[in-house]
Formats: sequence, structure tokens, C-alpha cells
Amino acid sequence: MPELPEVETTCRGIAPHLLGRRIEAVRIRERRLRWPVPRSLDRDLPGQKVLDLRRRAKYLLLETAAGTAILHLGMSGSLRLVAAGQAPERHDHLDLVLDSGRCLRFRDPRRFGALLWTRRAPERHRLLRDLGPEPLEASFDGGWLYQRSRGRRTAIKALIMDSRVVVGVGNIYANESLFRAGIHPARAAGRISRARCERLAAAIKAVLAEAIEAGGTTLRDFVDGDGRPGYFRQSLAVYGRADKPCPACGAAIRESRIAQRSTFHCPRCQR
DNA sequence: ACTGGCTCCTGAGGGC
DNA sequence: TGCCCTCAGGAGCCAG
Repeated sequence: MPELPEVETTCRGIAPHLLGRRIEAVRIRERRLRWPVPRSLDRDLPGQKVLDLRRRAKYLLLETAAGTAILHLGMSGSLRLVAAGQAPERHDHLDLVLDSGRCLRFRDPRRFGALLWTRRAPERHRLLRDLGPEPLEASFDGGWLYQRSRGRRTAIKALIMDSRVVVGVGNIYANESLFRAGIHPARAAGRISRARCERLAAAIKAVLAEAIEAGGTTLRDFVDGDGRPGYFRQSLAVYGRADKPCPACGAAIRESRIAQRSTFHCPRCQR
């Protein structure tokens, strides 16, 4: 399940192979992703030069003079560069054929991913329009979290996973951040002090930055590699560790559900 | 405005 | 060993 660090690492890994390249053709074998891949993409993208590749939330934005391709990896999507002639395997739904002799190949067994096309500024696109700040940028901090949580009765874990509040905090990192900040995941967001909001914002930044760091050092080849998605083998303190000892105090980690998501916390360390 | 629940899809993993 | 069943997950969307 690509989380923000995986998307960031993917972006950095494939960018050198795409920037300045011309897209010669688009091969679509399966149009039925989360939304159907629009025909406008096959019409507009071929012949275009890749002017920029960047990440916004968990979306990858591939900019050309004609428009921007918006790509999301969903929970099982991955990208890699292969020789243009290499035969696709199962779930390899589409290729962007480059003028380098390689193609960018998208695989997504569960098809929760998406590839869309917009001719306008991508920030105006329906999917990107209402997104909150990037967690690693200065505009996201304890003050912002405090302000956005006032009056909210929802669980703090659900709040930090709300992309209108802050983008890119998936289930794993929400769990880990709350553990680090010593906050109980079910606590009502509006009842968390300013100081604890500061701790939480700092924890979110630290956890994500460490994961990106780990991704950068993980031996991971986007060229002819296996392109396997998944989290970096970062040491996880609570996620997936139900009944196991808390690394800080030894108490048994508890599992619950918050907003239909698996939630893990230490009953001693998190209040 | 907020909140909670549903939905898409398939591989993995548990139980027998 | 093998089969069947359940479930997880990102996040948009809808209903109350």
C-alpha cells in the first residue's frame, strides 16, 4: 500500500528517466481503474514532452504543455521503467512509451489506482482542489492542527487521515504518529491541547521524513526492477502488533477499529 | 458543516 | 496439502 513516502520515492526514482523525454505513445490494456482512463489522455498525451514530474498528496503529476496526467497508485499500484519491447505481465494495465526506448509501466492488481488527464492547472482539478497542506511543509504545524481540530468530535486518528486537514497520512503512519505523540487514537480531536497538537504535528513530520529517508537508502531500482509496492521495512512500534509488547513500556498493544480502519495503540503510553 | 458508512478489487492468510 | 472464506486498504462519495 503505497503511502506518501513510497509515492515520494517513486517520484524521485522515475523522474530522471522521464524529465525532458517525449512520450511517443500510450498503450492502454485495461481502462477500468478506479475511474476509466479518459480517452482525452490517449488523444492529448502522445507527442508531448514531460516538462515536470511532482507529487501532491499521494498523486503524481506529470506535466506537459498540453495538460497534466494525474496518477494515483491506489493501494497496490506500482511504476517501473522497462524496455519498450518487454512483454507485459498480468495486471500491467498501461505503458507510457518514451523516446528513450523504455516505457513507464503501471501495474495495479486491485485497480484502486487512477490515471486521469486535465488540460487545466492541476490544482484546480476536482481531486486536488480541496486538499490540505503537505505534512512536510511549514504550512502544516501544531497551530494549524489545533485550529482545524477545534469543535471537532471525531477521533483524532480520523482527523489526521482527513485529506482536507493534512494530506498523505495513511493508516500506518497515523497509528505510528499517535503512538509517538502519546495520544490515544480515539480521543476527540477537539479536546486535545495546543501543546499536544504541536507534539502530534512534529511526530507526523518525523515519521514521514524517516520513512522517506529509509526509502532513499533502500536498494530499489525503478529500471527493470520488480517494482513491488509496499511499505519500507521501517520499524513499526504499534501498527500490526496487536497483543505484542509496546516497545516503550512492554504493555500489550491493543487493536480496535476507528472509521473502519485497523487501529493500534498502547494503553499505557497513549492517553 | 460534520459524521459515519459504503464502495471499488484481488491477493494473502487463517481455519479446517 | 488444499480449499474456502474473510478481510484489508485509499479515499471519493453519499446519506443522514
